[in-house]
Amino acid sequence: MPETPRRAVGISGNRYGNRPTMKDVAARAGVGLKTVSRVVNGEPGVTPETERRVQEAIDALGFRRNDSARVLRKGRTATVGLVLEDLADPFYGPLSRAVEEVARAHGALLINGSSAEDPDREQELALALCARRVDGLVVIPAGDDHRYLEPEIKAGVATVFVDRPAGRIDADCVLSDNFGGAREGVAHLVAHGHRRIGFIGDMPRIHTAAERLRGYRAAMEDAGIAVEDAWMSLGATDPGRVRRAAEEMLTGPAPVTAVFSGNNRVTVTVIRVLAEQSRRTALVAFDDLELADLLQPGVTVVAQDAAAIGRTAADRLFRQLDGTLIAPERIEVPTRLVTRGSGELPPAD
Amino acid sequence: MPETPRRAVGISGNRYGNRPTMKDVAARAGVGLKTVSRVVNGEPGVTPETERRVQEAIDALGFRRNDSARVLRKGRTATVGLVLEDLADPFYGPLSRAVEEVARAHGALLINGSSAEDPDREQELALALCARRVDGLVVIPAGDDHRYLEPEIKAGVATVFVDRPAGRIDADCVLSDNFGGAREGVAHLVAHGHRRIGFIGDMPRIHTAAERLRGYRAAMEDAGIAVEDAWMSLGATDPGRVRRAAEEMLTGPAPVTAVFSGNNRVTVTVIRVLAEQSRRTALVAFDDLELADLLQPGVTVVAQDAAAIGRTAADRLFRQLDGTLIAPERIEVPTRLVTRGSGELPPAD
DNA sequence: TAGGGCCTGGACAACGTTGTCAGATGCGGG
DNA sequence: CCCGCATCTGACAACGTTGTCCAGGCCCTA
Repeated sequence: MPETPRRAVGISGNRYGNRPTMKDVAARAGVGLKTVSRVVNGEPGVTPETERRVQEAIDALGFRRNDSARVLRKGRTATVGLVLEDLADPFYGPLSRAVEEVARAHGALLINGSSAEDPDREQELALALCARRVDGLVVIPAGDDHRYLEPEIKAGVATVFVDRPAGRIDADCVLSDNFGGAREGVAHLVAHGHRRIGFIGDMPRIHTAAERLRGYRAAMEDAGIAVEDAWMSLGATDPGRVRRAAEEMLTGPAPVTAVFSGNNRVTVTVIRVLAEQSRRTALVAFDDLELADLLQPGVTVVAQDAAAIGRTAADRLFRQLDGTLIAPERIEVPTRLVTRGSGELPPAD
Repeated sequence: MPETPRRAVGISGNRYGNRPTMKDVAARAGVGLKTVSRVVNGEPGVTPETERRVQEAIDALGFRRNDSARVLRKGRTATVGLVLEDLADPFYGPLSRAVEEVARAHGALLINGSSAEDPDREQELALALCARRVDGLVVIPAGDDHRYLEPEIKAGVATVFVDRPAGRIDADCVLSDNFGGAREGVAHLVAHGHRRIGFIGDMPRIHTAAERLRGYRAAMEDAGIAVEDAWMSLGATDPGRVRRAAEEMLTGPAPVTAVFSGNNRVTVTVIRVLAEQSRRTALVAFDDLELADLLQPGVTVVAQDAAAIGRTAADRLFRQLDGTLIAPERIEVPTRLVTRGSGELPPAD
């Protein structure tokens, strides 16, 4: 028997491309609407015989429950939103995947959105997600004012900020120990005899960049080294800018003998520049990179565990939804110094 | 005036944490429901004075439209789904981001889901997305039978398969030229004097792995080389398996003098193994890697453009939704051989 | 001043589902 | 033989929005 083409003559008016609804299933099975609902949701109170009839109708019609309607009725979407900077950045892939896994364990799906480091876009995205009534929101802030989320949080949207703290509101945060990590990394260079150490980082308005710079300054101060302005360069992470910054530091009468790179985007360019130099310059980088151990020399890094951060954040999100969590907290995830060679080079002069 | 706490005594019954609805806004502004709807959607036919009153009420109550209800009414969710293998894989991050950008240009959001290369999970995910009535679906297949999507496609869900073709249904596909790319890569090794060339790839049931193997065989045949079984190893991409495979090929009386790596996960392990060997073995790898140019020697790769693939797929998706597209097509995106040194090493014996 | 057209605003139904509640059915015991 | 109870089933309202349609008021013209 050829399947009946439901895509009728053009009348119908049923959107969703003429999809069958529970009503259609009910009619076909000769039962009430609610009975279909019960079967679909595996609720008790349906005779096997009835269930069989309903199931048959479902299969015959190719029915699939419309979760939009369900959501409207139930009030929970089983969806969480993740606003990050750029999914193409290798730091965020694993983070997103970790959030997804936790969500999956709670039966929820994940909507990803990239803010491209633009505060307006972050807000637009976060609010669009709220309009869809996501149950929770994980935000990697681009902006520094998140009061726009206050009504949403009050209305019950679980919210966790990651990688950078929330601005001007009190909320859960999961952060790396940026300050401590950078300090440790720079101290490592100092311990190997360096005094003129450069710092190349992201834009200073970004919290992580500022914290890592602070860590750099602290380590230098610990060592009793007066930092010169020419040793520090903060700005966009595009290769051109980073390249110029690195080249400037490496030339002149008193070039730096070591560089601390504040971010994985910066690192890849710095490595390229250093590879071109005749003099060997030491390097410690914030964030691990794939293959970093295979370069000559291996790149010493301050590693963050993106997956652990994502997992922690998502856990907290769902605990907020459970009601297990009361007060917002700031959680710091430790970093780990991984020595591979580039950080152990002695000063070249 | 302190804002009225709508989180009332526990009665109310309003889910969504007591959110105000258009009805509340209408009551407060002293207008009809539809007028609020008009204001919210920027529809014409509202006097500036009325609009002001409504806007005031919206702000005062912190109203935000419930898109779940909107979706139910309108039949379009402005959401697309992307089922991929693993967002943590550096190949998929850029791909996902590209899909997201195109979706964003069409006012849509993106739900990502990882199948972890498990066909059942792929199906579960894809169908869950359909239940949410995504407008379209981009699928990177894990399984090889996609008939389960037939009713959905018939019901109007735009669908594009990426990276691997759809199984047993006729649908749009966007693929890399896996066969041609691998053939070119292996031919490159042959051209540099190699005859005993190994192939290490992903599980053979995966289309890309099979195609790349086919490309390998073709190139070998072109060169009149009889391939020995010991030169080929297909299987999981976990480091242990790959390491054993590589080490086997590289030992014995007639070890391979060059390796073709069929996938980026495989490549990182192969590079590690080769780096440990005393003998220099040539390498060409399918898929580019960050920093591949900085290794010693630089890794010669057959590069795929993940972003272009994602963009192409998403474009087609929205053209399906426009109705611009009629017949399913299979689009092949060319690969590009990038020579960096590892592929140009001569045979070591 | 009456009539007609235009503009604004609002009542109402509908989208597809689930929760509530009451009705129907069957069975066993008094 | 009838009643009561347990089990199964279905009618109906509600979720929050948007599309349809009509009412009323205004202005302009004859």
